[in-house]
Amino acid sequence: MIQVSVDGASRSIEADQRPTHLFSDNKEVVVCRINGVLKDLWTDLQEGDVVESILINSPDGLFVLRHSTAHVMAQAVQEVFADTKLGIGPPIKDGFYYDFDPKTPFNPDDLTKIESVMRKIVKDGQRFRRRVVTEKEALAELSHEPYKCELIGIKGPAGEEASVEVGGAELSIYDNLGRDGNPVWADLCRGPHLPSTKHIPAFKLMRSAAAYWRGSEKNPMLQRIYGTAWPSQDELNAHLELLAEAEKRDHRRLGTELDLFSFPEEIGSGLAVFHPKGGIIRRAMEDYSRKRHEEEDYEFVYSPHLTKAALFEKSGHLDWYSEGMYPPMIMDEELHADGTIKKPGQQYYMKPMNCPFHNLIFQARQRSYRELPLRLFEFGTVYRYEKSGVLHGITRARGFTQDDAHIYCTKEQMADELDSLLTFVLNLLRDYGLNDFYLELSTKNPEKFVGEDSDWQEATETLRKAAVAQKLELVLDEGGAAFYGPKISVQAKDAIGRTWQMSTIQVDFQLPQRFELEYSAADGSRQRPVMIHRALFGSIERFFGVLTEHYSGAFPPWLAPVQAVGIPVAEAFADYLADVIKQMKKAGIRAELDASDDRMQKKVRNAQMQKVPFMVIAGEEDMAAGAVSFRYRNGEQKNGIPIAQAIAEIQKTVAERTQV
RNA sequence: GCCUCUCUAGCUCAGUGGUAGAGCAGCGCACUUGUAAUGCGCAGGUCGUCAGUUCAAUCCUGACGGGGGGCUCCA
Repeated sequence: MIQVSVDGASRSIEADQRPTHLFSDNKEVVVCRINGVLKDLWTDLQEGDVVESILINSPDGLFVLRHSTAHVMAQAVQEVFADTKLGIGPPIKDGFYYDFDPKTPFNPDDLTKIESVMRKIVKDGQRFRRRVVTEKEALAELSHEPYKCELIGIKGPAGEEASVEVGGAELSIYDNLGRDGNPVWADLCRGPHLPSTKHIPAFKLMRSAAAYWRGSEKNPMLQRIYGTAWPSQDELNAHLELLAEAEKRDHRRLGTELDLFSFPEEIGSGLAVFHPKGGIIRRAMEDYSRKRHEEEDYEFVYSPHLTKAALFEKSGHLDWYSEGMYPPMIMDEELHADGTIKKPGQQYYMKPMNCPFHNLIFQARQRSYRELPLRLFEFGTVYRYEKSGVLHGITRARGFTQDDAHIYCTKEQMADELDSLLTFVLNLLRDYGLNDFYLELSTKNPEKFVGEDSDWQEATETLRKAAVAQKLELVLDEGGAAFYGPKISVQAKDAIGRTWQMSTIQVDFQLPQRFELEYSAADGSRQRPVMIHRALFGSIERFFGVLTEHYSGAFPPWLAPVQAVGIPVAEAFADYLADVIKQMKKAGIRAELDASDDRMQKKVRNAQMQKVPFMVIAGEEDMAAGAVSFRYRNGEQKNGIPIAQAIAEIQKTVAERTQV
């Protein structure tokens, strides 16, 4: 008999009792902590051990569930495709993946096959048995698994991507034991695992894709299969529904359905055109942003989309950003008959950033400290040659417009400026309907930076203070800053909980130097200003896409392309309603009359699918009363509203930017 | 950029080695009095582009282009 502590209670148990016996009455317990370390339920117990049960639906439990499911998948893959080599297979958010090197890449039918073999393995109830091995034994046993052998070679304290395979003090192999107790499959793994495969309640393979071995472009491509695993079928279903919901509100789909924008092939990938309805939304977004920037004392500037190379040589972009730029256009070059250059041409580039132009505006004349902070704002359209594989609708494009501003201020003004800027940013985002934020502070990368340590420290500290003052969660992105200065970014969560990086606020130590920016201080000396880059939407297109998904296309009235659509109950009331719509238009409401031959039910359906916030309906009763009826997008209705009151209600929601 | 899947009418998608179909949208006509699809008819595609294989290609192969999912990167 030995004494152990089980979930806080001291117990004396037989020495051969294991946690799986102690918790046998609760099927939800799938793993445990022994003396604070996550362990299998089959682990031998020692005198004095402190054992805590871990439920399957806890973060640790889910981690183990998903990791074990990844193992089952690997086993199934090797059963179906015997020659497949194993990479790594960690748990991730909502699921897991496993990387394989198969003879031929997987196709969707293969996933179905693999999944059905997995179900068989789960039904089999194979036990996961841990076995500690030496490096030599592991290399011998896994000689046919080159990737695993490589991992054994790099086994270290915290090899991150390899941490579920190796890592920790010892190497271990997990055997899957069949019904007869004999091993049927084995994998190098640190563990821990579920007691047996039958503890996997619900899973599904999602997709196959490629991934570089150990995440580097230089390494070979492996085939990755993603899956998801949950403590119950209901939770799996809920997860699948969430994915379906995300797909329904995908801005690329809604962009077509609501006729907002498109990507004509003739223009090129990543280059969008906005249709009239998308144009209205975009203009409403820009107009409000412009108004708020005016109130915050920004000055509006414009700059061309093209520039000679000299500007980006001066800014340094051609040194460190040329890969992200479209290649130059060469103008006025003259050649000899043999093709050699007689007169070199002038190189012009599309601009990937606006800052150098704003610096030239700053420099256009002598600046005084009295002008600072000087805030130059531009809806600046930039072009970046993004790798084709990263393009994603309007949120990741090759041509886009930043709501870009550069603030030039004194060192002493920096703290106040950053503080008020952050408040401005967050309030503006809230005005657009986003309410759930956290902040990320990216600090110096000690390997790659320009500027003085003391400046970095001061700027980082100032950013941190500004962030803390917002009382939002602050995440540290250690070493994540660009080489020219620290930054804060605002991460916003949308209506279904996804996180988007929105605004960035970045201190720059490099450009003021490269451009030799100066102002005259009160004492007559020349001083270098501090430069702050900031974009609130990031890009208008991206923000447009995020809002589209956030609202699922049902924009609040102030952004909706059509705010009200008039639907007569029958043709006889069309004239009456036409007059009402006319009054609404006169009152500044984007209203239309549906005068088509469709029946009213069909018109309601059309307006519903176009997600129009106000359906203005009129029939006999309304006409007699000089009123209209509203139908809202949620199906609710309000009848007999006097015309003036109806107009006032719409105007109010628009003015207050509320959702209906 | 890399891996993989994919491209048929404006949209969503069937389909076949012998040059094509549906629903919705569009157009026309008729119909239509209370909150998510009235009926009938018409029109619409050199099946992404270019090559190759074949007696014959939308279908098979290749290259290129567009799109999706990932990796890597990022506003």
